[in-house]
Amino acid sequence: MVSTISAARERVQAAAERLFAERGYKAVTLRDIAQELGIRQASLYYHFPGGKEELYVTVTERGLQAHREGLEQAIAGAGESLEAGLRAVLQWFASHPPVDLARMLLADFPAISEEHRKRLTELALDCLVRPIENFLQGARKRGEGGAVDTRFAALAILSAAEAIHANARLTGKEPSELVETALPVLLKGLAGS
Amino acid sequence: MVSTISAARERVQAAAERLFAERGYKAVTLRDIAQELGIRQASLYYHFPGGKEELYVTVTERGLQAHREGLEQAIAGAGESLEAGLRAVLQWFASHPPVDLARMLLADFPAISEEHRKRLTELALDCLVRPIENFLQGARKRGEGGAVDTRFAALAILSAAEAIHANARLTGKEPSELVETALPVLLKGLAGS
DNA sequence: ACTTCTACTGAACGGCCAGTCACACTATAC
DNA sequence: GTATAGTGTGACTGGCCGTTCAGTAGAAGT
Repeated sequence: MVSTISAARERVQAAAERLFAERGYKAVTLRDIAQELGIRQASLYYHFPGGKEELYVTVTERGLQAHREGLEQAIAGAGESLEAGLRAVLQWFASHPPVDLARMLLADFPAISEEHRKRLTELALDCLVRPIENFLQGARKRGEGGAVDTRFAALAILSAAEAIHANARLTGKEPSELVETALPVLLKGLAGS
Repeated sequence: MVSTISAARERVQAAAERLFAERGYKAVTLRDIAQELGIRQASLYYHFPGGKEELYVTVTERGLQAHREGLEQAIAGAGESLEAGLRAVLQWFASHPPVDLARMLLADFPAISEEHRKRLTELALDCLVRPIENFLQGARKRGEGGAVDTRFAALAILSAAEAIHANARLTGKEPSELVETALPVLLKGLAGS
């Protein structure tokens, strides 16, 4: 089976994706997911015979790949400048639920089987870090951006995206507003221009 | 009782602090903590009659306050410049286990009682964000630093510290080395000088 | 000598969890 | 009208969880 396009299965995935992203693997029970959908927990096994882990792996994979595609399109559609690309990346993350990469790597992935863990770990780097790193390297080739470590810079941008969400929760502002607050800090640094 | 200075209790706290910080509240069981100490799980209730939650709240509180003191001393001992203070802050975080603030706020705290949750939430901001914010405001008054939003900048620095740990895990380098990689990015931004 | 305190144990409790399975209810297809 | 496939249910199991509690062994106090 390549991919069943059942509407019911799709609904299960959507609910699971939201809950897992919010609370993490261990803190979400199958009963939580079922309740959200108005069905019994046993029914989830019809759509995902592999149980909780299969469900988690499926939606996490899908979510990560959606981030890769979204990031690549956002960057591609943003024009040439470092600032425009960076704004597009931050706007992408600001308009989606926060991705807690540290929690994934430290808490969620260790709770699943090793083969799944390894695949998801690689995928996470591939989908979240690499698109940003590629963008930064491209910008440097075009003469923009200093001689910073692009790997660290990519992780810093990811972290800044999480800082935007944290700040939004603390202040009640919209994440997308805060992108314009974050941009000058990332571009020109704390020392200002 | 103000504070029992039992060595055994201290050992329990140390083990619990390490495990909770690594994996989060839900993912750590009392049996994990007891095993680490070579004792039975029931024995933990001798030192912490309040059970898992009391243990978690106690060590989290202690850990947060240690961060506040460490940060304030690091900043105070670093000299006047923005760069020196920032280096001290990053070095402090680099030489301690990573603090996953997002996981705390989103996954750990919602699992404990509301009164504890509220107190720990305030404490987390007070111990992690505020010292950095105060430092940035002081630097600005002395004429250093641009007109950036200090609340966001403080969260960005915290996030950068987590990015340092993430990078260390990915590359195998020591976190304290990576501080010098992170500093120019934070000070001068991605655009370079 | 006895009591008291500290540190810990073993066994059990109820509760929630993931997972299993036989069964029921639709619809549409033949 | 009957077969068939998609979707969901109720009742259950075994296991791990946090928690409780009576009990113990040794050290310290009196």
